[in-house]
Amino acid sequence: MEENGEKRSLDFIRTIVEEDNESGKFGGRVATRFPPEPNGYLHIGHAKSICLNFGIAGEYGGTCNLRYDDTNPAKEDTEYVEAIERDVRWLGFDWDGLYHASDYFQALYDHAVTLIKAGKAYVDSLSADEIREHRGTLSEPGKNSPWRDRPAQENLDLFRRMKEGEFPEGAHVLRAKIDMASGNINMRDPVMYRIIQEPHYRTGDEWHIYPMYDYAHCVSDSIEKITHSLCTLEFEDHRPLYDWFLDELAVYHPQQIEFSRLNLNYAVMSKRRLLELVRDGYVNGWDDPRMPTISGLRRRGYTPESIRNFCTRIGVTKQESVIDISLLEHSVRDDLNKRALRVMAVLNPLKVTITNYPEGGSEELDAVNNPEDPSMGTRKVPFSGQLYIERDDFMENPPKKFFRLSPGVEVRLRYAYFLRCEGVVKDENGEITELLCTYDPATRGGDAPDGRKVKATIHWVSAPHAIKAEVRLYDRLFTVPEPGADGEDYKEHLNPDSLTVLKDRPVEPGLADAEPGVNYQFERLGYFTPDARDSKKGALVFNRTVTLKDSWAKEKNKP
RNA sequence: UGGGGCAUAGUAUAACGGUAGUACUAUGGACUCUGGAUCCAUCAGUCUAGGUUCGAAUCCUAGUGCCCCAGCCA
Repeated sequence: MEENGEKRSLDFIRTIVEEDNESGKFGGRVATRFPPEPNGYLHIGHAKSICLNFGIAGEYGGTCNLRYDDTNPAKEDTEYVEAIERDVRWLGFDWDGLYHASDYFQALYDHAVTLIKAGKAYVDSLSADEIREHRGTLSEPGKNSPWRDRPAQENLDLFRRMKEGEFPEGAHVLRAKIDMASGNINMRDPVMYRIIQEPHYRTGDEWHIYPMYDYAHCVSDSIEKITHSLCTLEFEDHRPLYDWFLDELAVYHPQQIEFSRLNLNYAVMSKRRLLELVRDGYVNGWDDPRMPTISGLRRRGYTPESIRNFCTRIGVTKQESVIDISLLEHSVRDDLNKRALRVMAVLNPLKVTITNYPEGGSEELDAVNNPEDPSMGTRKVPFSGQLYIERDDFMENPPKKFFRLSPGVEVRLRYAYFLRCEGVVKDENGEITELLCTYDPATRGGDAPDGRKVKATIHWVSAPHAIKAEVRLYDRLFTVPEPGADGEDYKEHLNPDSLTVLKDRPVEPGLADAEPGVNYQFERLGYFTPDARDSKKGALVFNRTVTLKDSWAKEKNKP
């Protein structure tokens, strides 16, 4: 485990892979797969699995297949298939083989026949309720089905007729004959096939029986010559069954390894809940920017790199854990800081009139596109005597540590001039409607020739030049770290303020051509990106990806 | 009370019998034409009790706590 004299720290799965490569267990071969069921959109938890499976394949010169676990026609749909492929690609991965469990329906059927002939599987004609009753409980053994010793010929005949569609759903199932007294409930004669009279999105009405996960998955892995079959912890109990099928069939045998799934606080991650949020309109679709789905994060402005980096940071173990959402946010900020174009926009505008600026005059000033990356160049930003600044950047009676604009105080307008507030205009309610200020022409570009300093730099947009945009601010979808944790309905914890829509906000005119897929930093505010669905030329819509860290906000909230 | 698994700062994650380290968070400071970024510092941890050993997060024993499993879902 030493490379270039430096110790590498491998996660437990990579450690196993390296050991297997050394011992020659799989002939030095590494083959993984990412096996989603096309019954929903991929989320950040899937990203962990994707990064793990594709990552390991890449690191060890192996292969990684994308395989749909499409064994339940009642739940699956091509819409999901397309979304899954788009999301995996967008994350930056490409699969070696693209397969479906449904590609293997015939092979699976043939293998089932083999097990029946060997007396290792039988057709059970008990009802679902009766099977449950016979299964026993966690602490009591189950009872054998009266059909358990049906002759092989009869099993074969029944199984064939199940396939042909002769029976209604629930009439029969095919079960593995293992051990009804096993402490592991998965081994109490698990169902291998059930009758489903519904067309499959790929195989149509060719089949009337469909294999269960436990049977289909291990055989699919075997067919694809997977070496390391990585899955989440809840399948640990299923491993003996995974092994049993492959051993009984005497076929190629991958190794199943389980790791803990990703949990994020202030979010829900189960497909059931995500589907419910979408279906019942709590959010606007699977790609709503508040959703922890890959498509939602993409629309929100997250980059593939930031998600991959996040997945690296969280690691891979068998410990149940809840990752702090702030780590995800840190990952985007870290990435966007390096790549986002800096621009100026004002979300909560306050009008400023510069009383000593030439009437009706304007000029263009140079602004840096990204101080972290000089190669991104500079741009011209129009300036005039009529500006918008952020309302939060002015206080008439500032507290001690407030460094921004206030009466008599001088601040710098970013890339422009020093500005001093000389007067405050209010309406009949006492609300501030406008600031009357003066500027120092000698400070053009932002530096004073006499060397005097200001405590703050604020952003601005020239009012006559500004274009207007809609800005959508997102906050966490839930108000508590673990929604629904105390047995309450997680929907009780939905954050009513998770979306704030701001209309007609002034932004600098250079943004007129902003296209989705480009990340901007609105200086001093946060990272924003045009909404891929709703933003149009002339009707811009920006999504806030994440705020900038704001130490004044903290200071402000101190008691 | 059947079976399977997991316990290291607030949250994650390293250390594989030899100085408990890293990241995020929080706090304080330096710097700054973003109160951003960057840099520095601080707070803070081996589930418990025994044992083995010169030495234990690591090995042994006994406890404790938490998670998963009784779909014809995956």
